[in-house]
Amino acid sequence: MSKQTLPMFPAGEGCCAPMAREPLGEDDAAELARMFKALSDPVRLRLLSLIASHEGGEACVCDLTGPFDVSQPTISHHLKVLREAGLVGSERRGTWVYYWAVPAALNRLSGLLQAPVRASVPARSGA
Amino acid sequence: MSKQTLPMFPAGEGCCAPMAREPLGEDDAAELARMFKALSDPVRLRLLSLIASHEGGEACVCDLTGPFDVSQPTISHHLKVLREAGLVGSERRGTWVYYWAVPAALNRLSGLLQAPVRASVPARSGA
DNA sequence: CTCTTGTATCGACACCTGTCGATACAAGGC
DNA sequence: GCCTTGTATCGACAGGTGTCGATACAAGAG
Repeated sequence: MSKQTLPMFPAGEGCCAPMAREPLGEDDAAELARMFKALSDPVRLRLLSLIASHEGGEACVCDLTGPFDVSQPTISHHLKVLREAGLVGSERRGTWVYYWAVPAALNRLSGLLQAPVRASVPARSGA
Repeated sequence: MSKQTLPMFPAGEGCCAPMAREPLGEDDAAELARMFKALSDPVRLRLLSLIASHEGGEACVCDLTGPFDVSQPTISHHLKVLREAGLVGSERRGTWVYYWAVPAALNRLSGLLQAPVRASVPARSGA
């Protein structure tokens, strides 16, 4: 049962073993790559940070189109990509649609990237 | 390039504020997106985990071509992408070229993705 | 109902990416 | 010197991605 069973985790505690501990399997790598791909665009990264840092933890699309130079359909497209990657959730409430970040997904990626302390390999840093 | 002054950080402590704390600036988003893009491919993700989890913290390219179904030039290409993103370093030692993960880069991304504990937003209803 | 505003989808385009085989370069053994 | 092995680069190709304008859908106001 190495799959995650908890819906949410305390911040700072990843759900999964850091990738530095053991090599990723093909399936895990494929799924994680899809999530990272959603983060691989500057607009999406800013959208996600805008949503996650918005008061109340969620933001209306109307709050998200202003800060960018791209068109409204493009914003909508990027939000869809983030949603399909499982990084944000969304819900229509009356006229507006609200988006929020999914902490479990972010913490999963965060935990995966945590590098271990390697006291035994000091000189390798940098170039 | 080097906005950060510290070359390395203790594992588990990101160098930057989580993106959920404040919106990313355009420049930061562009740089981070480049790093995430390097992680957005299953082969590269497995390569990185293979390198990071390898004994001694580094791996020869000869250790990396075996586990994959893709050709040697493709592996070389992916390693170059990881290196140009600052996620791994490399060095030729004699006949072989060795790669290692860059902990500072991984921890930077890890810290960025840490979701805060939002006790005030438990389910989608209250808000 | 019609009109207006907020959001999503569609179709098209230029550009980027992952992959390969062929080939070049690097280093050591002979 | 030449040959072998390890790694990188090149050139080309199919497929994917970000962007737009046009348009469709959703919901409230009048």
